[in-house]
Amino acid sequence: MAAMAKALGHPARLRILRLLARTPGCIGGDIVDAVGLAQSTVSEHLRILKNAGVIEGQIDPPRVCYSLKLGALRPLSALIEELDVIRSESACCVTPVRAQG
Amino acid sequence: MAAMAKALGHPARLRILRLLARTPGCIGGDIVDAVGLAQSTVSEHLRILKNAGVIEGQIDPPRVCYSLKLGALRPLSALIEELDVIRSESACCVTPVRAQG
DNA sequence: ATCGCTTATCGTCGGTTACCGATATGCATC
DNA sequence: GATGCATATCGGTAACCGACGATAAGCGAT
Repeated sequence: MAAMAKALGHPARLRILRLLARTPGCIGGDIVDAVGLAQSTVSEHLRILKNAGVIEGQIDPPRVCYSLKLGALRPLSALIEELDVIRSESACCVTPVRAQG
Repeated sequence: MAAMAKALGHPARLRILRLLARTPGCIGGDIVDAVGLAQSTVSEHLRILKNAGVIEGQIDPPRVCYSLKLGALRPLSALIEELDVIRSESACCVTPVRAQG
């Protein structure tokens, strides 16, 4: 889970994801041009995203077609919502449940 | 934005956030016991989370009361949804919009 | 003013990450 | 089987991150 969040924790990878989301079809090596990094670096980022299960690559020789994995980020979204939906009634520092030595 | 995602990209920090979400009141140094790391390390994680704007600390001498910042993760949630809501109709590799030399 | 409690900061060390150029791989074509 | 294209992998370097112990800082109580 943390790995998935970590995958999003880099500007270049976010750019790649946004690019994949905005592109109707799918793009091959244009990602390299888009992010402005070396081909090997982009390939590494793609590998990280793929390992995190966020994207998937479909081979279409000689290129590889990358696309977002639908619903892959759902768990992360659920976690965020779980964190966000706190009862605001729970005021701060009312009854600190400290371990009472 | 990437910084916020990066803040979530560590098991210890996720544990802290979950802990803050589950705790009705707020806790002080119990976080240290909960995550099982050194006090300095936890303090560092708290600083990162605070810098990312995910949590906030309210001073209640001699301790500090940490709590989640309501709605702070909303932008990240929006981003994820933006990525998740892709038209699944957009098939892969139908018309790769490559730059045609 | 001193002590005790809690948190923040500092210095350091080891592991990981990001980046690059160069090179290897895989496949279709000729 | 050699060539060309797109991607993956390798080797190396610089920067960052995470962890720790030690130490400083802030404040209430004595």
